[in-house]
Amino acid sequence: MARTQLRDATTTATVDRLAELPARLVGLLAAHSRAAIDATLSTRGLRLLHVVVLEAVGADDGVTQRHIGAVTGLDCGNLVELLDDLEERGAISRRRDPNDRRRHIVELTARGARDLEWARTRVDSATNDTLGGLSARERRELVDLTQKALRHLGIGAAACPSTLAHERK
Amino acid sequence: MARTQLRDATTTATVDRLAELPARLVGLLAAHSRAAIDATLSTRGLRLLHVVVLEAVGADDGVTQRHIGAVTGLDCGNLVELLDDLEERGAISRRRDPNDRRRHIVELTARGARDLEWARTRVDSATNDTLGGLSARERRELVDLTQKALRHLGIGAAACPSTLAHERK
DNA sequence: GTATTTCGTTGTTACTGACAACTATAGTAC
DNA sequence: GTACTATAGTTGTCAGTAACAACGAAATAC
Repeated sequence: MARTQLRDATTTATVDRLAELPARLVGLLAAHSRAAIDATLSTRGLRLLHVVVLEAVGADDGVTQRHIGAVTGLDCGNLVELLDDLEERGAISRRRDPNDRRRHIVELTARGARDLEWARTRVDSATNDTLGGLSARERRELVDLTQKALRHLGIGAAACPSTLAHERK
Repeated sequence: MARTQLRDATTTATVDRLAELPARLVGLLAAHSRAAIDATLSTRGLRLLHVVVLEAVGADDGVTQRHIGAVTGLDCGNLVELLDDLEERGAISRRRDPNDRRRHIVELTARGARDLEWARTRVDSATNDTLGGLSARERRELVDLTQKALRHLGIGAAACPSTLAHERK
């Protein structure tokens, strides 16, 4: 041994740069947060994004998939599989909109409502664990700041409109 | 608790629930943040995690991969590929530790130092864009809060299997 | 009626993160 | 010394999230 450890002075300085990279910090927190939630939801075959979708569907009966995407910030392509999962387990129903047969009307079933209720307590519990180092006031602050940053970026309010499909060659 | 029956009244309430899910908020912010950084770094074939590793290597000459993992929070298995990339481009060097031939000593090359310097301005710029909705004070607050949460979880200080106990000696 | 746009679907790709199995070296017990 | 255990790094695999392109069906515009 005794090989290293002569540079504790510079160590702190530059490692601090790393410890203050917002992208990395929120990335690590996001990964841990999701993993903790997914772990506790896995006993019923659900994941965080399933709950996100259930919340969006339960918030407003009879929404279109496009609307869900806009509210949740989910790409509509990725949303399809989540809805497939939820439909297969009987948590939601999809049916054609008779007024516009391109659209699907998505609704929460009784089973879905139970799933959502169950999941909420699980999610809350896992969130408490993940944010255990923060006081209630600090958690509020974290939520406010991330909301504010996302709002400024227009995220969570504009999802799919990637309809640049017919872009010029 | 409080099953939904009245649509219009509960709509706002439940969507708010979604908008206050910390896991989802930090997840979205992390994804956007990383994408913005990766986009601006891609012109030189780098990604956020490359810069994270470069910061860790540059902070302390002659570190082991295990140490890098501990400092960055990267799994040592995933770290290998990142180091392969950086070594291939000549940004770092890996050599056996003569005192412990299991270890690799990783060091920043001149090229790596230039890459790091270049990347830092790019990362800072992308971070400014991503956090454009927040004041300097709010950004500071966001960093402090995420640091605090991560510290409480022991993340960024214990990567692979064992902790860092003997790391310092 | 044709052209264009929108909605949902399918398929592909990239980045991150966990984890298990393996090689080789080192340290320790006997 | 041998045997056992632990560590450093490597390899490979898999899951979760997200972006994006191409497509058919249906609506809308002209």
